[in-house]
Amino acid sequence: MQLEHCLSPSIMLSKKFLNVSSSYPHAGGSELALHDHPIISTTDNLERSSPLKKITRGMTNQSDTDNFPDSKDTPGDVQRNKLSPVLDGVSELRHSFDGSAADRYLLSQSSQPQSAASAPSTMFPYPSQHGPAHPAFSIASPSRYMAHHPVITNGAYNSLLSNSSPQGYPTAGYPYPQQYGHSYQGAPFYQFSSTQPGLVPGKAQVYLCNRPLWLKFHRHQTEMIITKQGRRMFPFLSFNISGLDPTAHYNIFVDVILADPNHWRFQGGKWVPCGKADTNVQGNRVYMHPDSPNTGAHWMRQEISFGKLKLTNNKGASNNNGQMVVLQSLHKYQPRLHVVEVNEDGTEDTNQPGRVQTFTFPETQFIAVTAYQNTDITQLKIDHNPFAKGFRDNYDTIYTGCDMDRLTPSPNDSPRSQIVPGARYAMAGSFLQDQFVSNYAKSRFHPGAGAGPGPGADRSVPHTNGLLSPQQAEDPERSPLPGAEDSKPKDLSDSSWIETPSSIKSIDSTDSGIYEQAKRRRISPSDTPVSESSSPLKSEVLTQRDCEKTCAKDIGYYGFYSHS
DNA sequence: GGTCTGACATCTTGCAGAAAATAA
DNA sequence: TTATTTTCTGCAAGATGTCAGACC
Repeated sequence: MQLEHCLSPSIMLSKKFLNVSSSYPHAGGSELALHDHPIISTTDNLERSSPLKKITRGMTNQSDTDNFPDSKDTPGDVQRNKLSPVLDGVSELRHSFDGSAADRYLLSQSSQPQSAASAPSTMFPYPSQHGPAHPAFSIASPSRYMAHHPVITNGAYNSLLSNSSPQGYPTAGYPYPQQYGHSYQGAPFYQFSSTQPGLVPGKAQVYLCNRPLWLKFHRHQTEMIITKQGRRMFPFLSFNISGLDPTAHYNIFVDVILADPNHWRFQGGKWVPCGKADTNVQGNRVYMHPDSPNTGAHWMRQEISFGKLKLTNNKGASNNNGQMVVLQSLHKYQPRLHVVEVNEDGTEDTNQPGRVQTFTFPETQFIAVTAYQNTDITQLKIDHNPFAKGFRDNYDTIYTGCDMDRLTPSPNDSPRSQIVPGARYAMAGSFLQDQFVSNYAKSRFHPGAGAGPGPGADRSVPHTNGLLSPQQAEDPERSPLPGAEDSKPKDLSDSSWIETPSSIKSIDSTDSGIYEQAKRRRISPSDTPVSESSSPLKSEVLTQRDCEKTCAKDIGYYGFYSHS
C-alpha cells in the first residue's frame, strides 16, 4: 500500500494548504439583514477535480469503528431515531423547560411547526449560502480558496459579540467578508423560500446541536486548550443537517481558520488583541468526519459529531492520522463545517456546480490556549465536561444523589443511554448527556418542584439567542412548567453567581448550580465570602433533598417522559 | 512576566468476558 | 437442554484541570 493512502484526507488536504500564503479575504458579499442572530454561511462552487476524493472512502471507513463509534448506525441510533417522532410530541413542553434539551429532540425533520413556533429557538438551521463570498473550502482544490491560515474577519456579528461579552473584548470593526445566510426568523425550523435573497431552495440546513452550551462558553469568550498530544474540544462540534439529497454522497468535514488577524492576550480579566496573528504557521487544519463519504440519508439520520477532533500546537502533528488540527496559542479561531457532494466512490463530480457548502457558527469561535486564562471558562468546562467531574466541588456529598436521579435510565432520557447497554452507562454521564441531555434531565429533576437553581438553574448563558446581549437574551417564552414558576428558581442562583449578570441566567444548565456556587466562590477573585449560615448552598442542598423525595412521587415527572 | 510543558489525581469511556435471560 | 442474546462487571486506556517548574 502506498504511504499516501495511509494518510487521512485531512492531512492531504492540509498539504495543499501549505502551498498558499494566508490572506484576509474580503469577498465583500451582500449582507443580508441581521436581526437576532447572525448567520455566517457560504457555499461555493469550487473546483472539483480532487484526486484526494479517490482515497477518502477507504481511509475514512477504516477509521469509522476506531475513531467514531458514536456516529455509526448503532442499534441505539436506530432506536433513537425511531423515538424522534414520539419525542416531538413533548417538544413543546420541553421548550418550556429547557431549550437545549428541546434542541436535541427537535432535530427530527418531522418536527411539528407549531412547536417550533413557540420554541425559544435554541436551535435553528443555518442554511448555506451560495456564491463566492467567504473563502469556502473545496476538497478538490482547497488551496485555491483557503490558505493554510486563512482569516475570517469580524463583521456584523462581532458587534454583537462585543456587546455581549463580559470582557468587552474589542472584536468589531473588521469587515466581514462573508454573506449572511439569512436572518434569524425566530423559529427553530426555518423554511427555505426561493424568494429569499441568497438562498437556494433544497440546499442543506445545518443545526448546531449543542448550541446552548456553545453559547454559554461564548459569553465568556471560549477557550480551547491545545497540547502537544492533542486536546479534544469541549464543547465539541456537533451538527444536524437537513436538506441533503438522501441518495447523494457527501463528504463532511470541519476546518479551523483564524477568526481575526490578531494575537490575543488575557489582560485585566479580559481578552485584548495584542499584535498581529502569526499567519505563517503550517499544519493540518482540516478534520474529515470519519463517516465520510456517506449518503445524505446517513448524514441526516444522525447527529454529526466531531467529538474526536483534537487540537494541538504541535506542528509535527500534521502527519498524524488526521485527528488533530494544528493551531497556535492565543489566536482566535473559527471552526467551519463543509458539506461537499461527491460521487458514490468518493470522487468529486466535476461537472456540477454548487456542491460545496460551508457553514460557520460564530458561537463556536474560540481562542486557543495552552492554559486556561479565564476562570469562568475553566469553571464552565469543569461543570459541563464529564471528564472533569473530579474537579467539581462537593460532588460526592451534594451531587451524587441527584446525579443518580437525574440520570436514572429513562426511555427518552438520552439517546446515548439508549445506545450504551447497561444501567451503568445510563447512569454515567457522557458528552452527549452533558451537552444535550442533562439539561433536560435536570428539568426532570425539578418539574416545578420549586427546587431553586440547584440542578436546573443556569447561571450563565441564555439559550435563546446566545449572541444577544444578556438583556436581549431574556427569553419571555421560556416559561417554566406550572409550579416551576412558583419556585422562583432564579433567586438563589442570582445571589450565588456574582460575575454573571442575573439576566443571562436560564434554567438551562447541564449541571447543578450547587457545586457551581461553591466553586465559583472558591475560584473567582471577585467573589465575596458567603457565610455558611446564609449560604444558598445549604438551602439548595435541602431543596435538592426534598426534591429527591418528591420527584420520585411526582406523577408529572414520569408523565413527562411517557410516550403514551 | 508571560507562556508552555509534563506529572499528577480523578473521572469517564470502551472493551472483553462472565453471568443472566430468552428463544429454539 | 442448548444456543443465542442481553445485561452486568472489571479493567485498562484515555480525558480532564491543576500545579509546579521550565522556557523564552
